[in-house]
Amino acid sequence: MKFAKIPMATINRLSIYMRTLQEMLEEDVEVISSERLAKQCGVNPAQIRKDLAYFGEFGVRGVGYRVNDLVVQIKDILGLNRPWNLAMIGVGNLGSALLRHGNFTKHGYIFTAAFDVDPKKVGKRLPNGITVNHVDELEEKIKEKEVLIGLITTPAGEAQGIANQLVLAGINGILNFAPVQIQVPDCCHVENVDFTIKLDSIAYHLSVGS
Amino acid sequence: MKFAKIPMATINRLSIYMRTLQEMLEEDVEVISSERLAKQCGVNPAQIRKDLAYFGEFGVRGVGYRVNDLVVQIKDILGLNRPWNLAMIGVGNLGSALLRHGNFTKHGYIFTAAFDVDPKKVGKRLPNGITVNHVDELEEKIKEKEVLIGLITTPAGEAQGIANQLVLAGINGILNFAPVQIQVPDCCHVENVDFTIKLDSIAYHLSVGS
DNA sequence: TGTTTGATGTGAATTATCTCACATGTTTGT
DNA sequence: ACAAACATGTGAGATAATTCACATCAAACA
Repeated sequence: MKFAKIPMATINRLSIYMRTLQEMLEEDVEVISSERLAKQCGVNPAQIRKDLAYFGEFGVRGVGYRVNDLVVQIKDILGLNRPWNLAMIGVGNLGSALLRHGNFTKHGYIFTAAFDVDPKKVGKRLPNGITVNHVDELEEKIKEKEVLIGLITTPAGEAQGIANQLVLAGINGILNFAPVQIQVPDCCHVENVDFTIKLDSIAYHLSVGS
Repeated sequence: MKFAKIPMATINRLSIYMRTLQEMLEEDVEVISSERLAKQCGVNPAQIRKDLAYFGEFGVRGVGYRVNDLVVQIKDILGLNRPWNLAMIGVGNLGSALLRHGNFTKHGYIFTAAFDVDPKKVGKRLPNGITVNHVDELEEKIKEKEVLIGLITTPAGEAQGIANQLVLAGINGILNFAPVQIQVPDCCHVENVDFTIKLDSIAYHLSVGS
């Protein structure tokens, strides 16, 4: 292990390794080689070893990696050894589907607040027990509920304004589902999810025929 | 322009450029420089010019790019100058939210089929006019409705099986929302959407404090 | 205890991607 | 018609990421 700048791609792959390893745990696999994990994840074995080498030595030479240990180590690396409170801003089709989506909870992400501007939605109690607040209460509730990451599922036009409010409320992680590029100060980390961009990529590949 | 292998990253950026340009069109911007577009998209100006240079010369020196023309050109490059029929497999929370999500239609992607195994859902008519079919009819309906890309929103356990069926039905583009790595032959192009991986990335950045 | 087998960890080579810097071509203004 | 201003297109250089190849260590077994 050495001290170096970690490639962004490495971080994303660590998540993928972790998920694959967790599946394997459920199938009672105790030890795994980089070769087998690589095949499962669709990457090069050396890639996995390099990725892990940024953070330490987690394997046993001649043997492989203990699956359970490696999951714990990766969680440590990513900061997932504790819960992360989320807020959903925008309780429309997508927002409410995500609020009900079990996959977040499974990985330690907990919705503790939800916001909308629609009077018909404000005050409604959601299946997970939280109540929809008006966006006017954003800052107050975000601090009260100790939210650390905001998910934006508003229409495109509202997204930037919401992002500004989130930053003012002290949030510095945003997952943006709105189809616009939002601008934030450096202290805030934004990740975008745009399904149609992925579709464009598929369309391209089908068009050029590879 | 020269003949070269196109970086995957370039293709993804082209989508982003296109969306930004489309926004600008709505604000009646007619001509734009790589510098301004770059700032809006959060990339380097030279990057944009290089990306476009893979495919031709679309700008006017000393002037910039005609917004409308460039949108058309990028659509041509990506193969978006025609509609793409989609099928949704899995009409749960996420699936039905996406089926109602206007953003697909806006970019020329049209759902022409939807599938589920739940008898309560099969036969139901969706807001966009299509009827939910049973997964048993997958191959037949996919051919009938001329579907080219499949979206998987089933539970993780079912995803691989569905992917296999899609490939058998002649599909070679899949957008996978299930949180598993699915394996397909080379003829098929898979893109994965996993929100929790993006969250992991945010969590990492907040943890290490950058 | 020595040897063989197996899989990690990592420096070096390779490949891919991004950025710079400037020549090139357009337009505007005098 | 000429010069100044401007922004593209691109070769060359810099940077980053991936893969190779092998030294290194652990376990199994004779």
